[in-house]
Amino acid sequence: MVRVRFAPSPTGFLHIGSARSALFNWLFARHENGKFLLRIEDTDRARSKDEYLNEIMESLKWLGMETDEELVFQSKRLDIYKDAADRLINDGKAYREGDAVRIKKCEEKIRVQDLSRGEIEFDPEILKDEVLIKSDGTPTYNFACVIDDADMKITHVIRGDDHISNTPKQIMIYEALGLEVPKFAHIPLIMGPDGGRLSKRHGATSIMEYKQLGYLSEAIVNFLALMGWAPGDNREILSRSDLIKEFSLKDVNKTSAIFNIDKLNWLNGQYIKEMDPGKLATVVMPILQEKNVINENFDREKLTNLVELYKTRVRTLVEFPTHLNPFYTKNLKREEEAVKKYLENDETRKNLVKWRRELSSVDPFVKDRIEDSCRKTAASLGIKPKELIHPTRVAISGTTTGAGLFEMMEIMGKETVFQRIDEATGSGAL
RNA sequence: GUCCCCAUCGUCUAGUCUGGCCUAGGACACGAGCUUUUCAAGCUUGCGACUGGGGUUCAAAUCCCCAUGGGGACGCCA
Repeated sequence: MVRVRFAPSPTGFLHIGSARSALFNWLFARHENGKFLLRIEDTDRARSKDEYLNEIMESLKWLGMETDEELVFQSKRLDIYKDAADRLINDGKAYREGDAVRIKKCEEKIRVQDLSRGEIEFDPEILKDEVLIKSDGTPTYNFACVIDDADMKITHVIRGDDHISNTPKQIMIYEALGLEVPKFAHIPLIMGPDGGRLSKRHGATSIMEYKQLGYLSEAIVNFLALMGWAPGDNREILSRSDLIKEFSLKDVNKTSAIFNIDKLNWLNGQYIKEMDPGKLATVVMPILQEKNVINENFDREKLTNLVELYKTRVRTLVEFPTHLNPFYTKNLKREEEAVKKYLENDETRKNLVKWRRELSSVDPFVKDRIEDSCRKTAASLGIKPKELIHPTRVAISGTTTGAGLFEMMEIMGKETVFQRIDEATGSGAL
């Protein structure tokens, strides 16, 4: 039975890089029908905070990586580490140095069979008598890590390749303790656009920030999986279940990947476009409420129609409020440039007034009927339909870009459309 | 400095293990076009890479060595 773990320390938010490590562990566990466990490495009491722990848990939940067993907290296991250290001292494999405990280094060459990289060899000279227990009684990272992985019966340690050099130290501890050494797989780190370690100066780094910025968790998961791994058949869009089905540690790249926000944006747009409109409306709703575009009383059907209309035009959820605002506001603001370009010509305004008059007999006020009316009116005026379409779009939405005019008019409704055409042409009702 | 890892388009990658099917495939981004009611989306298309040098071989992106470049680790942090 495969058992893997993700072991964050609650000294910061869950960032992109750690999330990717967690994801690879989770994918491997699910692919192998194994268990995915979580261990909180909170031995650094000063830097560990509940706030961070909560955020990490929330992030993992949002990403859909559910854990299979109870959380393990290192801070609750301090006695266990001390006992293990005492055992080593009794066996003559470790010694005290003041209040601290050090292991006696091993003399043989250490070989690691890395599941993604093959054999890695370490010269024993790099080893020294590593500290196991610090003077304050808490264990060092490498010691606690080994004890816990053994207790949790972890079969595969999948972690960032910045841990490669910890591996020989940990193997030395496993062997001193007479414990079975798990399999290791080191995965490359994610870099910033400048090739250096991904950090805040490259933009958002925490998972929750991405949620805040309007990304879908499916898109983030898909994107993260594609950083350092590929299914091998040119597919780019893979659901969680596709990923679980195809994931394999030996296909994980050895090279570090540079975080490419353009591709994330594209992927997110793809997911938004393919999402069920009802579901999309549900996730967009709170964002609209937050921006005061809608309040508690809103027409669910209208919202669903609107997200459907704009879903190919956005790459992140937070772009919806700007697009949808004209359909809800009582007080439409029109872009100066747009007005200047399409609504300042007297002839145009007269034509709009005429069309508006024709429109009053259009019933039901639906896109096909509106279009029909538009084309007929344009023909009778001897102008092209677009000479009515563009000015009207500005009149009702305030901008030159956006969805198809007739769909917009249908959703907006006759009353609002008329009111805005009147506003824009300076003519009162009739 | 020492040790470890890595090296295909600007970026993410397929191909490398098991040399020939690779005049190196796909995706993002960018350019052009189609469509057209603007903007998107979609479709077609263009641009664009095997780090360098030595081997091995009939044949190398693929195997070996060296160089160079990038990354990581060298804590009583995790």
